[in-house]
Amino acid sequence: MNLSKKADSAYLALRRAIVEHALTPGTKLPEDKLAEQFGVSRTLVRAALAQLAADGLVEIGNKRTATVARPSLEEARAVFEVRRCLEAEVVRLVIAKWKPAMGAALEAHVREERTAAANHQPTASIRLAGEFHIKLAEMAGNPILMRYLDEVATRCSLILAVHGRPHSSECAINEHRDLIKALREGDADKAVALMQAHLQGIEGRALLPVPDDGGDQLAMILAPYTRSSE
Amino acid sequence: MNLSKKADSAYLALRRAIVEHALTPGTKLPEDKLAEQFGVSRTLVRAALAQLAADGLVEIGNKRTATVARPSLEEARAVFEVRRCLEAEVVRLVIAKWKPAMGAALEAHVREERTAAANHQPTASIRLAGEFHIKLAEMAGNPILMRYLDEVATRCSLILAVHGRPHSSECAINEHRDLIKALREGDADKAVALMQAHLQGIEGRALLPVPDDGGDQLAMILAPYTRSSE
DNA sequence: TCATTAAATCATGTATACGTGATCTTAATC
DNA sequence: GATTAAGATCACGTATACATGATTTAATGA
Repeated sequence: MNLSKKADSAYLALRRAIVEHALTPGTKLPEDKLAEQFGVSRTLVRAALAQLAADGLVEIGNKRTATVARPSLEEARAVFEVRRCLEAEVVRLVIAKWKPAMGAALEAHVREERTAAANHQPTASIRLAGEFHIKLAEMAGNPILMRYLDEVATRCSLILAVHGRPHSSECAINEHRDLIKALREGDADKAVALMQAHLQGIEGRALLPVPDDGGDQLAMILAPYTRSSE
Repeated sequence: MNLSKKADSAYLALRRAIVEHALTPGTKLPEDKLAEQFGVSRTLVRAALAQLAADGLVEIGNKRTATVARPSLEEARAVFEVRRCLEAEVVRLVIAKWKPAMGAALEAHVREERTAAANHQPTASIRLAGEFHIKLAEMAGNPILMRYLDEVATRCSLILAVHGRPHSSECAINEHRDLIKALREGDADKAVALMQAHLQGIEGRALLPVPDDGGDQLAMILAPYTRSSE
């Protein structure tokens, strides 16, 4: 990484806090306070915040104060669009260089997901669901693709924190299973289609046809509850 | 952007110098010298270098000294792979929201390319060829896609500096023309195929390993870039 | 002459200092 | 009591200081 050890640890801590929704979007992140909190100087906090801003996880507000990013619906749509494109490429590449060990590793991961779901650990479930895609991306063997996918996946989890409603992770796990089967069969078209459908499902659950945020916060808050089925 | 005005101008200057091959890959970029050159403090130079590192244009060497990145062939292959994927998506999106004004703008740009080529201005030709793809990406209307494409396109021009051989820009211009035609016709498959072939051609030209020179007159090279815009 | 070591220089990591807007408090005036 | 003016405080942009590790230069001894 670009950052020094101490700056990187601050970066990682903030990153985790954001993706796990411990820091809610919009939260102000004053350099002084963070510096005191992490026991480093503002210099290093600045570096960490700059990195987070590059990742799209924090925004530099009107008057330069960093805040946890609050992705708009437009942004969310754009992120998902790019993610679909990248994940499709990942699927194609993984199939092109498929090895049986990959199937085993992915199956093992899905088993982890299943036990987490069975034990009703929502944060672990969400984390594992994301890591499935990261693992897949690693197998594509392209570091740049990997980096971009990691970035959009991370942003997706922030997006779910803002716009998402609680979702049953059960179906996602089954979708992962089905995808693995298609990968094993080497059926690229089917695997890509499954991945697209999987992501479309995630996006559909997250992004309801709410108009732009504006001042109508009530509509935004109530939106997840306006549909009967989940 | 994330950076302050002064840091950003240093960033842009360095970026241009790298993209236009004025700073050859491997050139050391000591913070002190750059600070003096740009008339700012090391603090801001550091911020600019961090941004460039995030863009993949500079590497932080073994012992933390920043150098102009020297992409390996593996890296180059990975960048082109991602670029093909992203550009294909751009083409699809642009066709999906095609407006005649887009064709006019692109045609105008290609005319610029042609006059630059006719006047034998190689650096302008290279820059304009890259900007064609950036303009196209803007039209896709997805800022994240735009950012990623900008990044890989920029890295591509650095890659050409390392591994490329002098190329006749003539054919690239014709390929741009053909692509515009396909976009006008709304033939997505054909347009994607043309784009893939175009990029495949560029990548194919990047096969020869080229030695680099160690000598560097950093200040002299940077002098023309110290003033903001041309 | 060559190797080895000491010193000087260089380059970076990190903290801190200082100035400047912006925001909040407070107090005085009407 | 309300409004505004002055000051205090916050937070950031930027420069600079100082320490540390690396690299080069110098000097010394064989």
